[in-house]
Amino acid sequence: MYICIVKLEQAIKSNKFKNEAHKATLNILYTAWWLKTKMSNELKEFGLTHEQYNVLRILKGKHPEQMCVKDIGCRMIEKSSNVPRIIDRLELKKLVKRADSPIDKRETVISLTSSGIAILNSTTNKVNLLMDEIVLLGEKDAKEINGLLEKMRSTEA
Amino acid sequence: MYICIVKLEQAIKSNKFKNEAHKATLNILYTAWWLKTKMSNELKEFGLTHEQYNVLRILKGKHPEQMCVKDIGCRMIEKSSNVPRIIDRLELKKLVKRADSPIDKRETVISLTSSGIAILNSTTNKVNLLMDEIVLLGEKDAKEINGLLEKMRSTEA
DNA sequence: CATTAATAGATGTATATACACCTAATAAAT
DNA sequence: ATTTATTAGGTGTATATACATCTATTAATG
Repeated sequence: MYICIVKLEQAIKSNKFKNEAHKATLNILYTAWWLKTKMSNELKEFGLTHEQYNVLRILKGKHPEQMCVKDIGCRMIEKSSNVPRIIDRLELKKLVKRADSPIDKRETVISLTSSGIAILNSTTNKVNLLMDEIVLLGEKDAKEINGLLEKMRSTEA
Repeated sequence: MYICIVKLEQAIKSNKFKNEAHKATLNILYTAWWLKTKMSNELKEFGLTHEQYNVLRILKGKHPEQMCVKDIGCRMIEKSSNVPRIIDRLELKKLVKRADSPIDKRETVISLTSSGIAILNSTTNKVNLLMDEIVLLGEKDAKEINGLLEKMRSTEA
């Protein structure tokens, strides 16, 4: 048994980077793809996509309260996700339900069904186990990454 | 003029993370989305998507040699990208051209046209300027991120 | 050599992303 | 109060992703 480190150079078969910052952007894009792929594989047996899972997780954060589509959207990792259509699919599978908002008739409010909660519990378990298994990163290193990513996203305004 | 640091907590309106490693995975996914969005905005005026740009860049690495579809695919950041269809669109815009391979009749070989090279030069310029502008990260920090991401992706085998 | 297996690329389908636009409802402004 | 602007959500289209399948070709095997 040995540890296998997959360098970016091998992953994308290139070692021509303008500088370390340029390499870092490619490394982040590649790592994100790697994470999503691993997660999606885990979700497959539950018939859920990565994004459907995200919406369910967000809804759980407020459960048993309902959430409007916009509030779900602004909690998504990918902001331009088309939430109404993701909800369409979850509704078809009867994992969430839509209702009209009593306070603002423009809003649709969404809530988890009991099947939604059930599937979320099993998947969250599996996904967390996977993450513990694949993300070989201590608390200190993880904190370091978080700080650096936020530094990277700093913008002058 | 001031520096604005956007914390993950604000970006996804949540501060419930299992641990720092879990937060790091979300931070990477969010940062990747952030980077792609910024880049796509820059590419828009050239009528290129992020992925089309990637294929062009990969082709330039070997230009004026041709590359087969598979070799392009294994250099893509997102491995499951459907290269033949991205090439379809680039071919329609006459930025690349397809030809039959003389050595292996199964292969299609792709090469940049002169318009392809021209558009790539202007876009690469703009994208590089953008990156220098938005990625506020020194050489040392960038190197640190690269090391940590590769450590994160280490897997026992 | 003939058969079988593997590979390259194309293509079909479901889902997601990115963006524009539409309608209904609410908020703001005159 | 009426008009105007904004907002929420839904929908249409082009592109991309993920995965399965098909065909032609090459490689491997008996």
